Amino acid sequence: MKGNPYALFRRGEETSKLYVASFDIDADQILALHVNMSEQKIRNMEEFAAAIGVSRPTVSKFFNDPASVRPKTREKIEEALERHDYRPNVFAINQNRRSTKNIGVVVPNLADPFFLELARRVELACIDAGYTPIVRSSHGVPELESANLETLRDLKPAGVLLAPFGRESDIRSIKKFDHDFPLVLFDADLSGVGQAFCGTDNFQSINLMVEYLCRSGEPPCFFEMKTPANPNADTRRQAYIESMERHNERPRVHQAMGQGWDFEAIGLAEGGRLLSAGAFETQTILCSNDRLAIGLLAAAYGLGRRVGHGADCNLRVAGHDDHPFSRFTCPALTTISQDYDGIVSRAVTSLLQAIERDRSRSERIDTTFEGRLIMRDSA
Amino acid sequence: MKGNPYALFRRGEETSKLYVASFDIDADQILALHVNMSEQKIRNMEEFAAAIGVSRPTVSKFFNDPASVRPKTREKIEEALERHDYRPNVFAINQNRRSTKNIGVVVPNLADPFFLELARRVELACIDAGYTPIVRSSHGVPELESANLETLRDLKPAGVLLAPFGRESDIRSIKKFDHDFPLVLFDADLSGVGQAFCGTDNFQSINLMVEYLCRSGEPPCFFEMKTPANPNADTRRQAYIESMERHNERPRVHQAMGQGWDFEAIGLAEGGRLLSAGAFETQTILCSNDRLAIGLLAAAYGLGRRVGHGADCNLRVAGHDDHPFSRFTCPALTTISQDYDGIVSRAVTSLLQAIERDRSRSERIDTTFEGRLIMRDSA
DNA sequence: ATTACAAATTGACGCGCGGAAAAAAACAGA
DNA sequence: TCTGTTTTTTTCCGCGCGTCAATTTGTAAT
Repeated sequence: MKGNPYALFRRGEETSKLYVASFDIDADQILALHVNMSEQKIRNMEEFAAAIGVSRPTVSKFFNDPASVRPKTREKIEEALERHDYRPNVFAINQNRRSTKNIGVVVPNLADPFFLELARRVELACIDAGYTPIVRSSHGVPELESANLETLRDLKPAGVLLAPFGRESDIRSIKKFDHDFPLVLFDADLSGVGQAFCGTDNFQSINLMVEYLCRSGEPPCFFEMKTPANPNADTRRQAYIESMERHNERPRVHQAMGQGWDFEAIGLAEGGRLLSAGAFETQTILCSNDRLAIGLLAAAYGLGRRVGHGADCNLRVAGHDDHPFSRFTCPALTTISQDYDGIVSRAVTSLLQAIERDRSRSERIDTTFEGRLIMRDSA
Repeated sequence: MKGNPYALFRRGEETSKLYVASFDIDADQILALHVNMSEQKIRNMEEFAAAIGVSRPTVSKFFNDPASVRPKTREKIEEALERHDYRPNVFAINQNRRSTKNIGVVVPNLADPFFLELARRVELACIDAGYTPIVRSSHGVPELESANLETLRDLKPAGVLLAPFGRESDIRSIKKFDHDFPLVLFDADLSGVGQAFCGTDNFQSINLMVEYLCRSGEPPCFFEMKTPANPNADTRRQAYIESMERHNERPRVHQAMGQGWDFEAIGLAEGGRLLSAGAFETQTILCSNDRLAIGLLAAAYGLGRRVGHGADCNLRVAGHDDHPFSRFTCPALTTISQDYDGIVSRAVTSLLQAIERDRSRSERIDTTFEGRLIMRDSA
């Protein structure tokens, strides 16, 4: 009975514990036998082609573009593909192709849900387009941005989508990269770099919010970081000021000290300080982004301020970005929702165009998308 | 003057706008010239070796292990490395190496900050160990877990770290993968799969929380999902029940309907329903995880319940995991902090061991780490 | 059947590197 | 200076596929 898998099965009947253990092992062994015996494993395209009765170059053509071979042979290959579960070696492919099907995606910080959501959609869009996305986060460290681009070079990407840090980005190294690969920026712009830019029209979105706040109550103060790395923050301040002036209201900007990516913590600490000092001129505060607003809400809660648009409330807070958590703050946060789909799909198609026309550079194209007002309880 | 770069520079002096624009372009051109002229570009290891006066196999040895060549030649190579910025072609390397330096990392959902944090640390630990981490999220879709593993096969990873879905995982395909590659599980366990498991000792952590809640007020009810996918949830319920019995208190478990990964939304909806129905037997609620607690807090806020451990409060809420946002909920959430570093570093070292001893399988090793009580305002 | 054209085959080369074996060179110690 | 040991060099082959030119086969019309 030695070596007989059925014998091994029986051994498990002795004790329940042993049974479970040996059953697991045997399942593996049987699996291995099964794999080895049913069809001899295909090791490369040569063997695969031989197994079907087609030449290797034809199979190669098929994998590059299934429509480029005759329907009948395509059928043959696709059918065999199911039987043999062969897949071409990606390393060998990418070594020889002029251009890979890789698309690099670099974002400043995946720990920020906003970029996470953006990255997730970019990922899907790339896959849909038949490319392989390589997503890299710079973990909030500007130096990592350049480092990420450098290591992406090794993968010989067909193109790269970059959401840059902004002021803290190493423009020089990004430009160098732009010189060597098709590059499209999204979320934040960097003048003169990349073949296209896609982002939100902060002037429209901030104006929309200011308009709403003015119509529904007091005109808002503006709450932001003192030295924001992200260029969108500067644009939003500018947009706030212009919008207020258009409404014949005096703009009032309050800036929080603090550096780094802990926006909530900064909003909590600095917002609390300003609130308890009575620094805000009106009881309506528009925050530069939701994360800052979340911190401010926590501060207001701690100070016993009643936030909301109801009669019993004495403070209104609004944000920007429609952060995933803004639905669950106390109270739920009134904010602006960015057009993720619009930005992402446009960014990806722009990059694909840039890839196709390859070296023949054309005009840089900027596209901005409108934000939507999300009315919740906080303002 | 045609073709003279200095002439091009001068053109910029005409207007400030033109100046900026043309300067940008010229900087690129100069960069290109610079690159092409200073040193002829090194195309492969052959040329690089020739440039130093060393043989290619020696250079190859160097890249595999810098310590394996004589100190003097190592110096020569490293010095030349700075001058020529050559880097070996990763595709060619991985095609020929027996084992790559890739480590696959698969987590169920990066949109969950808990997994995001875990993944980030794993990423860093792998890099520190000299490996290249490839992080993949299954975006909350169990089928994607198997798909992720399958596509990882193409990269011929040296090993894989998997945080499995649990009940919804495709055990069969994971086992098959386990059969072909070194595999280590973390966060959630799957019996009999992988060479090791690292996670939190839920019995210890839940017991710690129950103990604290009992000592500081009423014994807690337990709030969880009805059909949790994650095996940790089952363990935590079990731990809660045992701990309550040990305290001679009657365990009271309340389960929220709802599927998927929108824990906050489920906590908000179902928690609100239970709260307004007065379903909880005591005014202290221990949630299976922070995200559920965050939803419950939002529900309590909406119902005007005063949450906290103060005298003026009528509800206590506690969570588990120390979610990044739990510091900013209203009130700040009392919770259990998992030992990220312990889990991650152990998981990675386990995998590295498994990789080194290669095919010679040894006993599966399970390691659990203790959670820390984080006392904040909610309980 | 003849023609014309598209598609598939054959055979060959190259990509950039890992890796092995044998020979040569460099080194260390006495 | 000689010997014994490392280290390096030389010279191969192989990995799995892309790509190309020349040829053959197949397909659909005239």
